[in-house]
Amino acid sequence: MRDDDSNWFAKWEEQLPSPEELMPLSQTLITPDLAIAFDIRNSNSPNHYQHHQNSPLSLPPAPPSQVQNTPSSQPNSSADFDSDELGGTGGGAGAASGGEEPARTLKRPRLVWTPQLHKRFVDAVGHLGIKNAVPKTIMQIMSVDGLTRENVASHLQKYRLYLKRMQGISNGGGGGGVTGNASMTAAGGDSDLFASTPVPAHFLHPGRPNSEHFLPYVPVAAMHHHHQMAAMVGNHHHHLQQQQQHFRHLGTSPSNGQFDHLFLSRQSQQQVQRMGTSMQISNPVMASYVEDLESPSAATANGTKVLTLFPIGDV
DNA sequence: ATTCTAATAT
DNA sequence: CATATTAGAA
Repeated sequence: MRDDDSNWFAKWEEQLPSPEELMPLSQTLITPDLAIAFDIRNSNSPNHYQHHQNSPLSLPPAPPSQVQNTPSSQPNSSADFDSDELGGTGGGAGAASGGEEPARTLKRPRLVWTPQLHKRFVDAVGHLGIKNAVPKTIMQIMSVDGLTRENVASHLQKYRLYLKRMQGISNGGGGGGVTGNASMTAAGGDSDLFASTPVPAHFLHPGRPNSEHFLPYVPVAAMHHHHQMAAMVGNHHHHLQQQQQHFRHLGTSPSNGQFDHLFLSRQSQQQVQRMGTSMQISNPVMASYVEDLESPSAATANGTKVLTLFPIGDV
C-alpha cells in the first residue's frame, strides 16, 4: 500500500559526508546539487552520481541497486553502524546477509526535535510571520535535511497549541471555566523545549507580521564567489559554531559505542513556486542562524529508533 | 494543491 | 509524552 517510499534507509552511507566536510551553517544553505556542481565534496564516495528526482523529500537518490558500502571512509572513527534493518511488518523474509536490502516498508525514525532544531523552527516562523508560516515554507527556510513537510506540520501543530495555551493563560487568566487549570500546565510543566525557546511576542497576537519585508524564499542559486553572508536576522544572539547534524540511531546493540553519524544538512530540491507577483530573484536569502552544539545526550529509548537531527544544547 | 484541525496510532 | 499518520474540511 504505502510501501513505495522511504527507501532512503538503503544507502545513507553514500550520502554521508565526512566529518571534514562538516560545513558551518554558511554552507549549510547550499544545496547538495549545487555543492556537487561546484566540485566541493569529500573524497568519500567514489561514485557520486546523483540524479535529481522530484521527490517530495526523499533524499535517497540512490538507485534501487545493491548497497555499496563506503569502503574505508570515515577517517575519524569507525562510523560503521550496524545496519539494523527494520523487519517491518510481516516478520518473515530474512534478507540479512549479503546485501542490505532494506525492506521498502521502512519508516523513518521518529524525528527528535532538539532545541536547536526547534530554534531553527521558531526562527523560521519568526521571520516568516505567523501568517506565512506554513509547513512548506518553514521547511524550506529551515533547510534541514530529512525534514519533511509532515514533520514540520506536526511540530507546527504542537507549537501552535503551545502558543495558544500560553496566550490563554497570559491574558485572560481565569476567564473561562472549562479551561481552568491550564495556567500551570502550560506555563510551568511545559516541555523544556518550548520553555527554552523565547517566543517572539508577535507570535502571540496575530494580525501583524513582524517583519514587513519578509524575504521571499530564494532557492540558493548561482553564488559565485565566496562568503557573502547577509546577516539580517534581527532576532537574538548568535553564536559562532558549527552546525552539525548528529545522526544517531539506537538499536538493540547494548554496545556503548556512540555511533553518531554526521550528515550534513542538505537542501531539499528547490521547487520553484509560482509567485503571483513577478519578482526578480537577486539575492539568495540565507538565514544566518548559528546554533551551538552540545554534549551527546542521547535519550536512549527502549528499542525505539530515533533520529536525532541536532545535538541538544541549551540556548 | 496545500494547509488546518482533529483524531488516532505508535 | 512526543511524533507520525490519517481523515476530512477549507
